[in-house]
Amino acid sequence: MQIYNTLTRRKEPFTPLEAGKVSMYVCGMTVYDYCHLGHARVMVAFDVITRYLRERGYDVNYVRNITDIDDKILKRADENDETITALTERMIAAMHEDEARLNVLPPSHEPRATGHVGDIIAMIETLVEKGYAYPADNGDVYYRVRRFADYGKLNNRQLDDMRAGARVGVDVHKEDPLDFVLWKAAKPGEASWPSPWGDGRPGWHIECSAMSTCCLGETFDIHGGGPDLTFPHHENEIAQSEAATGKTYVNTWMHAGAVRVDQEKMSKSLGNFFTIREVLAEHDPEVVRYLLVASHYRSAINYSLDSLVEARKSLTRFYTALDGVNGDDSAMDTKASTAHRERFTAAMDDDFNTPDALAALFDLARDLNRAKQEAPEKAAPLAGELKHLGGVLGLLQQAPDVFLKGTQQHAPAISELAIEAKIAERQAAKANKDFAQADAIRDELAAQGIILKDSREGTTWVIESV
RNA sequence: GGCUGGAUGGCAGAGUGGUUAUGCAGCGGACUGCAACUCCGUGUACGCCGGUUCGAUUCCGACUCCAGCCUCCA
Repeated sequence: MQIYNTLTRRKEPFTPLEAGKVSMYVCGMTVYDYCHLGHARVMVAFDVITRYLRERGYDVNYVRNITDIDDKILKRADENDETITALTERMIAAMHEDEARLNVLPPSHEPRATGHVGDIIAMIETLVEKGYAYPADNGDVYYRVRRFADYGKLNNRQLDDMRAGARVGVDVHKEDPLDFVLWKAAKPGEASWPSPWGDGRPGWHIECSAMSTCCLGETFDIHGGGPDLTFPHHENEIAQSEAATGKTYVNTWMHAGAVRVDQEKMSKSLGNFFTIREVLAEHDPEVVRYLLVASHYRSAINYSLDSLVEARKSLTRFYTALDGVNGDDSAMDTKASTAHRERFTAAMDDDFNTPDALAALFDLARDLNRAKQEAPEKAAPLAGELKHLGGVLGLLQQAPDVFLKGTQQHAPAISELAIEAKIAERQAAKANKDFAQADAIRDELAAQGIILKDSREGTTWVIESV
């Protein structure tokens, strides 16, 4: 199995520190607002990675933090006239709800910054003792970037090439414009914790260093995050942790690709973002998840209504194949049809190539369709395998009928009972050879997005993929 | 200006030094009262210019364009 490492910029064979176990940390959310599709991308990418590693037999310890103290949180709580805790608890609950709907498994641990202030202070003290950090006269504590020789290694950047302060005012309290804050002195009335440098709160970067070390140790296997975190956040984490421990912080750095809208990055600062909940209000969550899994986790994807329609069509193909076959994991023949499973595994082993893995599943679906026509006794094992492998990607776990007839958001405008009545009416017309009437009924339903399918067993319906 | 990525058939999207990605859409056929679904068949796509090679979309170099990071952002 090989994984692309952002640090070395190439794929490397993956060997965890401890055989059979994987320690993974992913930078989570700052909970001041609802999660958007960029967050969904990261959630789903590392969910698929976790599911696949577990499928491969690894015991995965997946830690994803929550930043629940931050400037933006203070500001938003103030604007909303609610307490910081009320705001963060509300957003954390919303995040968990969004994740669950996208079929993202909860991480093994979700440490919160406010629960680790002691660890954070201890790490800053170590950095001060070792000369990598200094308290300034305004009560802040800063990291002395030029003291860390490897600074810039993750982003292949030379300190002297950086335009520090070029786009942001230089803080007069810093020794060097590149230095970043580890501890922020509290302003009057702000939430704060006592520290050797006075009351204050942690800087963003040190939270992740402290929480990851606390949960996973000084060196761990995988560290992941969004595409915009490589600099400065992850560079700073390396500087903090490696300076504090003298050890390699992370073996494999993984970063998800961006979500774009109209070829521009979707982000809060650009204001062009879609929240997960507003998208799920109109689309089946599995369709959204499929859209995210249908591209490689490292490539940028462009979000659009068309891409959602395509995603639904693809899932419709899978669910149509599964429909009417009693296939679950127990039906899967563990010996037969290994070709599909081998191809799936080879694809996923190659840096989690989900598009290629899906191609294997489409071939499997075709075999399943053939079996349904030609050798029905072979259908169940194939369906079982399709459902099992789909499950590794967090897909295909709904009842086919439920997906095809449309769930909540996608439900047809008329009731199932009314549809059944129309079908019966058409059946009668067909029996009388009144095909004009039968076709009229079919067209009437089609106009409402309901597609009829006649077969020897009778007529069924599905909703149109739009 | 520095650093990362990317440019694949109508669209989406993998991949490869010489042989099929895959899905959607299109076209032909089977099935069907007609359809839908399904199945079978069907596309000399690889930004531009050089180089290496028996052979390059795939390797190397230049160029053009796109995106991201260098500021809080997943």
